[in-house]
Amino acid sequence: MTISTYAQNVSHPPFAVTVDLVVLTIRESELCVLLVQRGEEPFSGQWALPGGFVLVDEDIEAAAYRELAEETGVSEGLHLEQLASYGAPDRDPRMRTVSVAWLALAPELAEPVAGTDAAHAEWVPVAETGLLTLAFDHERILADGLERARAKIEYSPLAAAFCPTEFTVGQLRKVYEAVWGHSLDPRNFHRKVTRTEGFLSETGGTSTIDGGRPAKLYRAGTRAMLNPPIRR
Amino acid sequence: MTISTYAQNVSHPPFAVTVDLVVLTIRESELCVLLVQRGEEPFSGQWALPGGFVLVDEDIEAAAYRELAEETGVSEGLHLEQLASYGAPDRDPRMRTVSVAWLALAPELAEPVAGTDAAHAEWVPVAETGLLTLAFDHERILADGLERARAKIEYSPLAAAFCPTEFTVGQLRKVYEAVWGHSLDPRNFHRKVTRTEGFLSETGGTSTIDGGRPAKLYRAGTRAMLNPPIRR
DNA sequence: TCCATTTCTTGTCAAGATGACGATAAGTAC
DNA sequence: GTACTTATCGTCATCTTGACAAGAAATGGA
Repeated sequence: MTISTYAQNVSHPPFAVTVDLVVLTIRESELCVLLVQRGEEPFSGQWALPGGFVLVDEDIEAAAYRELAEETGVSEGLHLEQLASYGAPDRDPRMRTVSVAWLALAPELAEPVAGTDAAHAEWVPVAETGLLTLAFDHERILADGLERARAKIEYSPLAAAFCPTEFTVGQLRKVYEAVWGHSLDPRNFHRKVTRTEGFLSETGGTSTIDGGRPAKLYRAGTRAMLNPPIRR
Repeated sequence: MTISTYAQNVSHPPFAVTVDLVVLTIRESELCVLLVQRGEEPFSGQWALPGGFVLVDEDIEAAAYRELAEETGVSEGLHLEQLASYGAPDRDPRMRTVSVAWLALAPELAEPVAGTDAAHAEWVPVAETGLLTLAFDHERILADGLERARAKIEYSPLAAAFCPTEFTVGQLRKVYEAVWGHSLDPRNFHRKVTRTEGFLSETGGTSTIDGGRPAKLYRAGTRAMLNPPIRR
């Protein structure tokens, strides 16, 4: 019995459910997304978002975490949130599929991308993805993920998810600049993030990693929402 | 072949996919949600969000629109956006199900709720839903829908979706007050919405429906985002 | 008719936030 | 030491907000 004939006979036709990941990081001040090169049909050889089937009895969020760990080699500390679901009837030529897409943000550390799958995985600068044709409806998913990230760092402390545990105001500013694609005034940015109660918490240490005067180190604060937001 | 035995034999186990709707409206200055009383097991007799199975070859968004039209009797003009998906393995005791939840906003007109399903549908004030136990994981879905609505009217023109085509500033303010659950200064609110370029467009007409001095009528403007937002 | 009441609309003013940018601090490289 | 870098603080005009006064324009009742 194939899936399609099976589907005719029940009130709740069977779907395959997958998770797809938009994993973003910042490398050399550039916003990058994790892409894999597909090794099999359909779309063999094309770039795609990492992802896979949800297992029987596996929570969809657990599936997203599992794929994330498999693809990045990092199993915790990454921010992961649900993005949206995509379920056009023809989005996968093989079968009726609904994909639950997730947005993950990783600090730069996440260098070693050891694909458990044979597939070749790579960090691709977002600016260059416009030239690529992604498999399935992954171009839309990526666009939605980028828009979510751009919107969310405005009014949440999420940008810190791109940074190591301790970071300087300058590093945080470079995150905003990479995600938004334009520069910000260092002095006004500094005033905004340091004067917003609960946004950052000082660690006491300093860093000279970027040269110049030593910068104070901060950790992400406890505040969940920024009001008023950081303006693009 | 049952679903569960079928699932053992393929790399992509079959799921049932449903859509569930959080349909909000405002009645007598109160935020209300559309709930149906379940007529069958599981959770027979309990309140639930309206929804149903996605059909074979039906787009998930089309399924949401179909259910929305079936439950409200209104087939267009309503705002509908995807909320999130819920896929815990045990969320439906009958089978493995993933539900794609949608948020819909309706103007008050939508009185006649003629359930095509035998199920009894009713507008329930959101303030009273805390006393109810909803079926499945619908309490969480409702909570997520409310949070989305509360957050989104802040920086988008979405509140107008609760109003008829033409409305007064006072009516719009009552929407914000109902959704946020507290009152706003009429004068500052008036200044904010009328001085924000592109948010409202004057129709030329006036209305005395709420008593007092006649109020100018407006239509929703063309602007998609508010920056700075309307503050809660 | 006059008046109280209602809601709408404009305006004022102090406090807070933003954007542009000057100036100083405190490191590193030579 | 000098040049260069980045960090941090400060100034100031402009914009936005929150609190609230006051007038405009309808309704209903004495």
